[in-house]
Amino acid sequence: MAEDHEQLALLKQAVRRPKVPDGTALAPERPIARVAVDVPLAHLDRPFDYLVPESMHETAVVGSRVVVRFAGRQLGGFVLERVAESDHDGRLGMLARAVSDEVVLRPDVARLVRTVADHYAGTFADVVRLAVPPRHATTEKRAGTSPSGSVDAPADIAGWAAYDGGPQFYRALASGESPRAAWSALPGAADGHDLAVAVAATVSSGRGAIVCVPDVDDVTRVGAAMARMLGPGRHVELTAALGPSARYRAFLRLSRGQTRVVVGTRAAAFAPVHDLGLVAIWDDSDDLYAEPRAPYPHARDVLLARAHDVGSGVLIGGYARSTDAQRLVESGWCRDLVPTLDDRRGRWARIEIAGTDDRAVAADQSSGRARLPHEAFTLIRAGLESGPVLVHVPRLGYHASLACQRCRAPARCDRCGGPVLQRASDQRPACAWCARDAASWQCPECGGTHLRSVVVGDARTAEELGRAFPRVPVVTSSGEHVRDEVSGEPALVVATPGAEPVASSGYAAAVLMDCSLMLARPDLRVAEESLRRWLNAAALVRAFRDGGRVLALGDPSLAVLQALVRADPVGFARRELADRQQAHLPPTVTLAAIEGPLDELTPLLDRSWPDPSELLGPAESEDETGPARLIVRTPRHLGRALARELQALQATRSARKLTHLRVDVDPATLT
DNA sequence: TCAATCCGTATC
DNA sequence: ATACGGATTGAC
Repeated sequence: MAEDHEQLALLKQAVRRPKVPDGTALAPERPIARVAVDVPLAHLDRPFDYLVPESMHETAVVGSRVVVRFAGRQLGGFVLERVAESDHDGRLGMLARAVSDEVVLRPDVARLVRTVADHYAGTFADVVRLAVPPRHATTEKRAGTSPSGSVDAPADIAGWAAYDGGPQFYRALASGESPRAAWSALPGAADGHDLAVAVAATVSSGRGAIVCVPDVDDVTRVGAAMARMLGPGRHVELTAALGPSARYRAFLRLSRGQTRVVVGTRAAAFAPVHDLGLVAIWDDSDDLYAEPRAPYPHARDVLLARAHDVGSGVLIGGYARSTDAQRLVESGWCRDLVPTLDDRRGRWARIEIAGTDDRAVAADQSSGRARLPHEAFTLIRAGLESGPVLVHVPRLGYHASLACQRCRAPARCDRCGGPVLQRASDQRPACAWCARDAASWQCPECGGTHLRSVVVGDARTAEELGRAFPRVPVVTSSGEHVRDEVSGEPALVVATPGAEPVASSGYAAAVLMDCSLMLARPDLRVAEESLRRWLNAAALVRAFRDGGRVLALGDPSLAVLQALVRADPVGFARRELADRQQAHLPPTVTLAAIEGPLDELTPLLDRSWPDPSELLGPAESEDETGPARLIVRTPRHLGRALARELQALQATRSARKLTHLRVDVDPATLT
């Protein structure tokens, strides 16, 4: 009976076995490879079936690299599946070459790549380039080793006890559960210790973890904490700076299961970690997490898609709380990990505001002199008695935007909420998104009807301070010249956001210069982003209980500065999210920006966008030489429908050889 | 009547 | 993107 069955099965296979063009023998089982071919064309973004010759049966395994002949060209690809039959009607081609049997694209990662491509209206080929590094053959031939023994759950979890629900979160990870949390971290957490404890708990339960941090220096710092916690050989570090061989070696250690923990920059979000138990991301609204290559995925969203798919734990941490993370908390998907009140008060520095007088600022700007209120001088002088003092200055070169003449609130378009800009001195102020003329603009805050341009001043701060404190060394850190660390000796450290050196025993004090200027940038997320930068700077200052003090120079009535004073990123995110909801702005809606020539964008207004959708523009670019932009926004539950429509648009355009349009779904910044 | 060329369509 | 096929054109 069983024999009959087998014979029948064999007979069936023989009948269904596809016609072979020449007499080449086919693989004995599953002789069809479903291949993701590396074609850049949007309308060809689907798998193609190829015959597997017997000689490649053992090599062209699922997840391996192959070379195929496609439309006359030899192209690379990945085997997504091996199947017994094809549903393709036409004649199948043979695999041209099986590159190696190394599994570099596991089905779970392939699924993630597809999900990310679909979410961002991009192609599989574009996304898989971000997920799988280029092959390095000599590295591949070397075998690596796995560390022996197991990792115990750390005993000292005092760090997590500072947060309500922290110990529970830790215990859940250690016992093999998959808790999800948005973590409002206390100063010092950027050293990676608490992250390492959470990872060690995950590893002790027999699972792996991914930790994403913004840049290479963070990888080094958090990687060091990880090594201290887990021991040697237990984690790999993955950054673009590694070079092809080292990068591929780290990737292979993970895909071969020799190491289960990765600390890396945005590309690590795709890392082939085995038995993923936790995905963690530090400072998730840092713009370095936005991939600059199409389709511009954000590492946070990649990790979240992955956690959703495999059911892993999630930890979104940072000094600031992104509105994106806050949305997840308020939807109930993530729990909220916030410091106990005592710890919040005691471990942040004492933060205060010195109001800047508008008239004085105007006078100073025209005379080109830096303005330091009396309180700032006093604070700096006192701070220098006991250590270095950080002077935080906004970066140069922001575009000027418009604000209310009376109350200085940034001007937003009264139709769509976009920023109001004046593109050139001879042009009328208009919305940068929908091009609505701002002639009839009225300030929703104070009712004012006059606009003023916010002139961005420059940072002569270092020079000025040097003169004011002649015997104190002045250290600068910004742009190209970033200093990682300073000693505990008294010094004035002038730094731009993101370039602040860490002080070995904390800064005695910090002055945050030009807070109003930072808020004058025309980006949709300015307030959120500014608070993030200020909190990151304030976190480098000693705790309140150790005498640490921060002085922010700006308008004390601004909600964002009040949140800074209270060290309350969560309260601010909650309020900001509510405001975005009111104004139909991300992340409470899905928004896509389409860029290209104006006459290509105008016809798009008539496409069948999801209902309801709002179309803003098309608007010419600021300098009129760049591409125009059309913005589409739709409720979040229609986000996928919007992405599908955009994919269809790209597909027909690529099939008809029309000019390329840049499509950015959920752009990280929007000017 | 046959070849060179153009356009449209499929690419396993 | 190529590449192929069917239609179209032009010269013998």
